[in-house]
Amino acid sequence: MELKRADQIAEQLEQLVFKGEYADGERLDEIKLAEHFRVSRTPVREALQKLVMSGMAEQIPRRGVFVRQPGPVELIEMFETMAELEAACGRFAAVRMSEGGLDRLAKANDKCRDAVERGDAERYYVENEAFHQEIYRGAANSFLQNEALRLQNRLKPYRRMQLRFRGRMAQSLSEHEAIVEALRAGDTEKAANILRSHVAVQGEKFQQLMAGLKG
Amino acid sequence: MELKRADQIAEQLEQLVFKGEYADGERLDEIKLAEHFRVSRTPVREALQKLVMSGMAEQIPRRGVFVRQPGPVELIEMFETMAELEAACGRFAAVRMSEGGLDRLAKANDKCRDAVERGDAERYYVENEAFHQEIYRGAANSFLQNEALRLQNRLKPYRRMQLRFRGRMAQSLSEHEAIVEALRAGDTEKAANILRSHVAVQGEKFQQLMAGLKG
DNA sequence: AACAATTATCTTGTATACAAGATTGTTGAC
DNA sequence: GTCAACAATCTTGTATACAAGATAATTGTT
Repeated sequence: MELKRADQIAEQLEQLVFKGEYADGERLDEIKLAEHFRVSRTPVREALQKLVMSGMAEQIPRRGVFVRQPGPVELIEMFETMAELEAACGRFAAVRMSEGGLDRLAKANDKCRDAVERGDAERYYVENEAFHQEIYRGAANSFLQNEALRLQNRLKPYRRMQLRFRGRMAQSLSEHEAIVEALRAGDTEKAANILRSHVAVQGEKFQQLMAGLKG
Repeated sequence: MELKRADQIAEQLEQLVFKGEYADGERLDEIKLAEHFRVSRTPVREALQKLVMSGMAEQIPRRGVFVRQPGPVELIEMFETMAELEAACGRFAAVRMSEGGLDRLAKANDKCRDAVERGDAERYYVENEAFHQEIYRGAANSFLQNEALRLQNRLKPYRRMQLRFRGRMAQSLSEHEAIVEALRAGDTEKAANILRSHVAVQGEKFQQLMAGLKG
């Protein structure tokens, strides 16, 4: 099943906004975008609506749509929410995860460890994502899983930044170990708590996130 | 600032889907809807996209959009997720809620009690919603607040049903009292736990929800 | 009569044309 | 020179026209 042009444009625009190609408050000109993508305004408008719906842009009627890069406050809020979603996933996963799921999780964590040992931050970034997605899956709640995936996707660019900092990868990995253990033990509260603080932005991580915003 | 026609249509369509006017899997015909609303296909298409984004309909490329009424499984999943979101709000609210916020919460609960005493289920439904929204607000996290509001809105029709059952209103109210108390005391864990089980669908409530689905 | 293939029709997706509100620039009055 | 009102232009929102894929129907063959 082929994607329609509007969806392709939406994805590309999403990437552009993620990359910081557009400054906060910048207007997304339908006509310019239409020319750029060599299409009419119609698919561009559909794509813009998608961006608006996903919160990456704001629409002011009869004025246009403007990109909405999250500021420090909103970023913290999103990470806070992500932490709670992950805690919720962990809570369920501790009770519901199958033996196979636990195996997949362990395997995913092995790949994370591998990346750390090689000092490959880029690879850790990818494998870490997969690790967390196994937990979402383990919650055995498709709706919650989708919500978690949605927010994970939006926070993607900022997670990436944090890994650049010295010692972060190793610490993250050691937290993973504790998470796997708690899930294997079926300890709901422990799993939820570790995951919450694993994802939450506190102390050191706060400075790192803020530092990343300027670069 | 005036709404555009497409948004009005989106809202009306949303209401129609909520009311169960459309069966699950039914196709939303662009042309028929355009005729019905006395408008061209363009605003209808925009409205349909909104429905798809909010999860109330599914789009199959080159086939059309079809309404997606949640089945029992998805409903349970949504309630589970809602419970976790509310627990998260409670967790934050216990620490962050201002004196003014606590007052508003108490006032909202007074109105709930009033509705119970009058046996006015419809009014309780409204005031209960406001009560919970005060908690979302009290979490002092706009992003989380919006997520909670979004899901609360989607679950609206099903919450309404549950209140029809004998004793449910009184029990709900007594749980409210405990919630207010925990928040006032700043007891994060207690607030989170009570809210979770207050919202979650377990035991009796499960049967009630299922019963409501058939009517 | 049943099945396959081709054609007709219908529906979505995209392009273009038009309408209406918003912004900006100019002109005129004080 | 400044402010206000009007006009010109630009941009969004809606309507219509066209293109392409999907479904249904009809016809031909076995």
